[in-house]
Amino acid sequence: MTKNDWEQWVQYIAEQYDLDLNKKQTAKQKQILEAAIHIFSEKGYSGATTSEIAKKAQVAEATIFKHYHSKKGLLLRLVLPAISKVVAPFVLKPLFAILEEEKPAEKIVEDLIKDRVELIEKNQKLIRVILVESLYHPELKEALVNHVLKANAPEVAKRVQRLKEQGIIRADLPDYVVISGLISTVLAYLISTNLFAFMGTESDEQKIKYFADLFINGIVPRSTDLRPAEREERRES
Amino acid sequence: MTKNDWEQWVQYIAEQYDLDLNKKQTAKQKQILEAAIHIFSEKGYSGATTSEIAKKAQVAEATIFKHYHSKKGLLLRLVLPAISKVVAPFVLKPLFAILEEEKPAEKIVEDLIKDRVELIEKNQKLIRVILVESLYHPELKEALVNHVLKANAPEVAKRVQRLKEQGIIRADLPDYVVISGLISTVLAYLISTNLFAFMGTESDEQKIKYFADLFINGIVPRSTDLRPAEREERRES
Amino acid sequence: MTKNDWEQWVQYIAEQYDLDLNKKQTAKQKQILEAAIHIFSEKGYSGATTSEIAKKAQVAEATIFKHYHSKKGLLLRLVLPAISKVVAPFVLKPLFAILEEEKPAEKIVEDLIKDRVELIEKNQKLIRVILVESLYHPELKEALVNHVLKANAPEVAKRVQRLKEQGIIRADLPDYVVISGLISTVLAYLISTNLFAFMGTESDEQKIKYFADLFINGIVPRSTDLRPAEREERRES
Amino acid sequence: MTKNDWEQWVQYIAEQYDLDLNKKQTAKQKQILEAAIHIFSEKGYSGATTSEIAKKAQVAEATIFKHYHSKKGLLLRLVLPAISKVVAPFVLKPLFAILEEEKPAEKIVEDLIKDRVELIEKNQKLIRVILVESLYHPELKEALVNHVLKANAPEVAKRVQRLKEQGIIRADLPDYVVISGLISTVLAYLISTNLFAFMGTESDEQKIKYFADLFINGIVPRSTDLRPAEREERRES
DNA sequence: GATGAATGAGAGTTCATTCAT
DNA sequence: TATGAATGAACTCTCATTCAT
Repeated sequence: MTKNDWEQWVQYIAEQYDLDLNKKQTAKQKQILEAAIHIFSEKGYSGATTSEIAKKAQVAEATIFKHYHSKKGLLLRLVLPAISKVVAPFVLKPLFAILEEEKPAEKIVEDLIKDRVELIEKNQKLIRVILVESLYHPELKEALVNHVLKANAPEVAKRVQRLKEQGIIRADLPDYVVISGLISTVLAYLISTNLFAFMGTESDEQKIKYFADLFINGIVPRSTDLRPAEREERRES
Repeated sequence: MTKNDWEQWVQYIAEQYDLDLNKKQTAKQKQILEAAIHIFSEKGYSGATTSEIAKKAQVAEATIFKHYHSKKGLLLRLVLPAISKVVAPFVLKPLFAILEEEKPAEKIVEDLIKDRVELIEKNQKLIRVILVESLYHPELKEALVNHVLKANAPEVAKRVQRLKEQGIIRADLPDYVVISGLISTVLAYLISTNLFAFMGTESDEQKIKYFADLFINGIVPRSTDLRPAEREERRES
Repeated sequence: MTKNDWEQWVQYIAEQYDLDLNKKQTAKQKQILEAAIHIFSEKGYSGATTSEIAKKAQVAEATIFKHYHSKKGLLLRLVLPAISKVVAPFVLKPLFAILEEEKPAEKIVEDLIKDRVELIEKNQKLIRVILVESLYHPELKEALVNHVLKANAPEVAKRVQRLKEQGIIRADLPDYVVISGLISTVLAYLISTNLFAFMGTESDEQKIKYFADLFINGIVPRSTDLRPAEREERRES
Repeated sequence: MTKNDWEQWVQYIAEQYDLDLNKKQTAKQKQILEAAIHIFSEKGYSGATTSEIAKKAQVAEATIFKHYHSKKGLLLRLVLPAISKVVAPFVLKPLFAILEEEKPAEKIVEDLIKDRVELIEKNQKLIRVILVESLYHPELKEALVNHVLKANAPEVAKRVQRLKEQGIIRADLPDYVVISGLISTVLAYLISTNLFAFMGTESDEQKIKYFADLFINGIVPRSTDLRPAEREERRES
């Protein structure tokens, strides 16, 4: 089973770094982890120093090493559970839930974007660390690609299939195009709020609606007789 | 003027790091720059060491410092001209050219994606370095946001306006949504080829067509009486 | 008196390290001492770590410090009683006993070697620790030279005198030559079994006889009329 | 061939520690090596610190690591050439030379002891380091036992054979007993001068004579008609 | 009596940088 | 111009030791 695969793999990596991912974290350890997220996301793993993390966490440097054995151990102790707990179940379950619901395409996509954006914004620092560091640490890249993406893609593809069959989305695009398109729509929103903040002044709510609309209806004008409401009717008939 | 703004700013930064961005690079210097791109992109700026770069470039470590004065100087000597020369003219000019041409939306978007993808693939390492390091070096982030994006956005927006007026693209979406959407369509393609490589087996050419199609027409089914060909007619009328 | 000297000195050192050398050792403490002997002998005092000793002894690191107060305290708690109990009485008494007995030189020397070799082999690790660490810890060196050697030398010298007077050993060699020669004969045996193991295949018993013979009769051939048996007669006449 | 064996082995170890044993040492490097010998012999390898060595050598700590890469590299850079150059040729050649000469046993043994003692005293610190550290570093132990002892033992044994055939030494003792005995005679001298210094007041010259005499003639009295001079005659007849 | 958690001090090692040649 | 040698500062990590429980 997929889940066991992932768990075994995490276990294996954790053992290599002598980490116990299940052990309850004491108050001080939580301070360390928080400080580490903060500083890793600000300076990158290599740019961060354990002494800085220790200072921010208000513990002695040695305490970090007592608990996590090495700087890399600390990184993994941050990132692996985040991938496990955040990316895997917490991430995918709501996604599936949303895809399951019976509602118009617009609403589905809007909900998806909103949901993902919230998730990203709540875990911004961690996600930045995971994405950037997976460029430099092959184990992390493997974790993401093989154990998260590959493992969950079939399940997602299944939902996409259903939507296609229901006529909610186009059947002539391959699954991966749909999925990549959805992901990139989330990215589009993030790009617009981060890089083009100087251009748009609408509420975030409204922005999300725009990007959902773009993803749903495309960039070219539609004939007026096919506004969303009508499609809705069509689908139901 | 925009361009002068940028150039002055680059000049200012270059001076701070005692760099002459115009001086012709000798063979050895080119070896150093190439080695640096390679290693910076593989390990990140902080994770790279000058000694490793020197070894790869087959020069003495001191040689690097003779030419670029500091590690950061080396980074900037790589990154600033890249932004100047690659991002600014080479990047934007073909983009403008494509947007200028009189051809159907599909073709325009396809050409845009193809053009950008080529650009990205040819300069992969450099782009990775620029993007990642701009997270950690405020000057770089400023360079990108203020001096590249902000400076060029109006020009791009102007073309978008024209396309809207011509009825080629929808007029009801704000410019920044269109632009972000376009960028993210390029990203969608890159995501699909890099992360979901295991799913799609089509040719790259075909993949690009799919993403262009998605961007153009959206994810929901269109009524059959509005297939691209027809829209084409409509627009012409 | 000699013995008191030594005891006072040990007492003084023990106090400095806050050790009670007489207190009965609990099971855990014995585990610690055994683990310490093992690891000190394998890695040397400086190379050993308290955490390693604790792990091998299956106690918490803090427990070691509860009992012995410091790493050096642990070393001394091992080494001082060993010198006291092993080196001093247990070592010298049988030696004196052997020297006291009325038997031919061969037998005396053989018995001496056998006795010492057994002692060394049984206490190998401890002896290694004592010898090596006395190179680096002046108190230990002092203990050995002043309180063991100097203190017991006169007594040994007295026995040597007697043997000389009895004509059992040559009278023309100074006492210290005889004593050093005897010690080095034991060493010769140890060297041969440890370093030249690949050369000799005889039984240990036989090897000891050879070294005793060498020590007794020397390396050059004796005239046949003076084989051991005859000397025996001579001496008795 | 023996010699190549050793050289290959040294080469292999040196490579593992990234050492170039042939490179000429600069003045600073010689200072470092000398300081290292001194401090390693005083405190043992583990007890010595690189910072202390650097201070004594009057160089920056980093300089040590530039040249020897690690503390262990420094140890090996000291010890391997010492074994190669000192132990192997310089040690064995004079030994062979002495064994080759045509002179009475007494003179041979005296010369051997004198020669070895000089060698040991001149290289005291280095020898102490080699012997003690070979207890803790398996590579060093292997170097000594397999590559020095085993490799040279046959050659030494050959000379011993010759001496036996010439009637200079007893034929009834195995070679390894003779060799171990000879080594331990040197040790006997060293023990007497180091540990029993308080007993003997003779000149070193005289002490050596005593130990040579003990080794040659043994500890029991000889019949007067077999004093050395006579044996000499005997042998010649 | 025993221990888990914590730590100050310092160890070995790396790194960007300088300088004489 | 190019470099080998050298280094101060900082970094990761270890160690003996303490203390609250």
